[in-house]
Amino acid sequence: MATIRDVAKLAGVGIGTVSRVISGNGSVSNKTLSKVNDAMAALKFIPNTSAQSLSSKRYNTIGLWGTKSSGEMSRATLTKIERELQPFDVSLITTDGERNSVNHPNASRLSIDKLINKGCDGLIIWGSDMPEFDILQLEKEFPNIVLLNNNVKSMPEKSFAFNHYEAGYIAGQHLVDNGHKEIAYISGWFDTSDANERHHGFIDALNENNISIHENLIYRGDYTFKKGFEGANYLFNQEPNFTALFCANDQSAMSAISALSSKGVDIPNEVSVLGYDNMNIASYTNPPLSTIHVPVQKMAVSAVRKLINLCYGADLEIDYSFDAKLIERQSVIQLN
Amino acid sequence: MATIRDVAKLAGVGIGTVSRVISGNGSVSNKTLSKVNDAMAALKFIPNTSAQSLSSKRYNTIGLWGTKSSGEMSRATLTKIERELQPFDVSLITTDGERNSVNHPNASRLSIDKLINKGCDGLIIWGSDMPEFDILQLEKEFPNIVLLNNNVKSMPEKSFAFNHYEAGYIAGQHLVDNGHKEIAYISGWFDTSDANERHHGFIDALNENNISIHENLIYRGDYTFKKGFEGANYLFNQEPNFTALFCANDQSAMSAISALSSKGVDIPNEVSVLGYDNMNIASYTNPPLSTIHVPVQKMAVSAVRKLINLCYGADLEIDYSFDAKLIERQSVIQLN
DNA sequence: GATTATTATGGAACCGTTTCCAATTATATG
DNA sequence: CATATAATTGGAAACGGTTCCATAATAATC
Repeated sequence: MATIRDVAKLAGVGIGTVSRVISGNGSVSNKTLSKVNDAMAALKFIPNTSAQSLSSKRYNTIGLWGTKSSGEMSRATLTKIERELQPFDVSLITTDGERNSVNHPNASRLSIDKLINKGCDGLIIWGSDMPEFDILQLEKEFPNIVLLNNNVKSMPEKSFAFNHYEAGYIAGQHLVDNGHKEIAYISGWFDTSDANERHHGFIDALNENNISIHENLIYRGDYTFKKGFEGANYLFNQEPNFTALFCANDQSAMSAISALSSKGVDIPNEVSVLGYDNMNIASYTNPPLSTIHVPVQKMAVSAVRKLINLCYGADLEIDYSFDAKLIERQSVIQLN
Repeated sequence: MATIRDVAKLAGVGIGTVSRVISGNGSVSNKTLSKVNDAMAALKFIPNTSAQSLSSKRYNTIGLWGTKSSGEMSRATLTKIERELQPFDVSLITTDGERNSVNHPNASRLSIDKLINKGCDGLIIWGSDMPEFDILQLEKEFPNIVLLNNNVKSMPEKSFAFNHYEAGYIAGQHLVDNGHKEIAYISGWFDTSDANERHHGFIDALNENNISIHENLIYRGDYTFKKGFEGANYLFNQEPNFTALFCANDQSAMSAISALSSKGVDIPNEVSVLGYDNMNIASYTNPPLSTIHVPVQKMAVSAVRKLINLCYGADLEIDYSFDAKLIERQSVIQLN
């Protein structure tokens, strides 16, 4: 591989000049410019990234930190992020982060430091698995961070979060509005703040309408097709006279519909089903799934843009409002 | 951030010694070892990756090259790959590669060179978008490559591919075996070799059983839920008396089932549906989807392992046989 | 205890860029 | 035309590691 010195020699200029041509800042006369460009082309010169990073401290890379328990970021969202990064020629490194634990009270910070040292100009912290205290500390030492799906009050500029409480509430209210009183519920894990917010919003909406949900009509799922399927079967055996089912995400809603349908339950006429997320799949279940739209991609895009602004001094426009929206399709009906 | 010289000074040793401690090769006495370790801990020293790469020419990174038209690699597969890499402490960079075109006859090679120069020890070339000639050339200059979902005869050790012809054939044969004669088909794009192989295998199986498929019973889809849905509606309007439907992937099969079901078609009693891929979702459609299992993840894992062997002199075991397998669930029935 | 083989150690040189400063050349001004 | 100003240019030094070689310390051998 040709180096900058080879280019300089061939073009008959100094290495500084070549460097100026590469980076485009610093002035270079037209004559020189074309000499250098020719030489670069002739030698198929491509600058060595490690050397560039080492000397400039700019890595053209940003890191995505998240743990398994924040759930996997979908491929589509990931692609959106990469696409946002592409024009700036920066790439993305993803990691399986670690959560703090009794044995490793510093695990998350350590895995972040590792990521930073791998060479990141900035970091997207995905989910709420890092304690707020640690985030604050991190931000002091390494300000180029952005929080996705997490909200730290003292960092409003860097927080990109969705009001899951409100969304859960809307979900509950929607079922109530349609006259449902016997309501079943397939939850997700409860170890993230979104899950808890969504849960409380949903429950509060019911309670405020004087509806309580029986213990045995709650099934603790994990967002997978599998648990949605099993959950629906469990609920069906438990208490087959609920008229509505809320699922913590669309995947489990889809498989719950399949499970119930195959038991002969008519969806939505016997049981209404409400999902959460509004993924692609939701339009193509049978019947099409009513659900709560969560603008994950919009949030992700805003978060990256903010990060680009922070890291590279750009001035991209950023959106901070992400509202819960009910998408009515055909899986929820008005009870007569 | 502390450097190796800071550590050396604090520990009262030379920089070479610190380097030896970091890398673990070269001999260091126990006394010195612990002095250095203490110093590293005290300074929270983490070696700078760019500097390491620059001087050692080892990047601890591998690249994944693929184009949009190879289709997106699923998040699950990506995660599998990352997990395989993790024990070796190497990370993954993904890119949107470019295909050659008339205007840019060298586009793919250029985007690969860019990736290499970004700092990759090896490359996974995903799909069959790079002309064989270019691959051969590349392999000569940069031997640490592995082909996923592509088969170059002269590189059997580095090719990890699936026999889509055979799989398509099995699909066709299965429908025929079950007595179906009027068969509809929602294809994918035809711009990749897998798609073509699958197509021909499927068609050949029918032809060899003296069944031909009407032009208007073929719908050209694109593997999305959307096209599966639209395709099923189209076919239904076209010629509503087919008894079986083959879909080029499970997603379109799922939405095709929904489309037909919502028109009152009884699946599988009136129309059998056969998918392709055996994704998670296939177990949770209603009825559960019969499909062809494609061991993408197994292939991906083998490919990375081979690459690790190539790049880092490891000796991981590698699998080269990936067989098509019919998964019979409940969406295909025997015609009376 | 002298000699030899082995293990440890320090540090200069190098990897391929960027950055900065001093020096040179071109342009503008009066 | 002399002078002030601005635009170019070359190259040393620095970035933070690894590697290699010469040297020192230790262990093994006779």
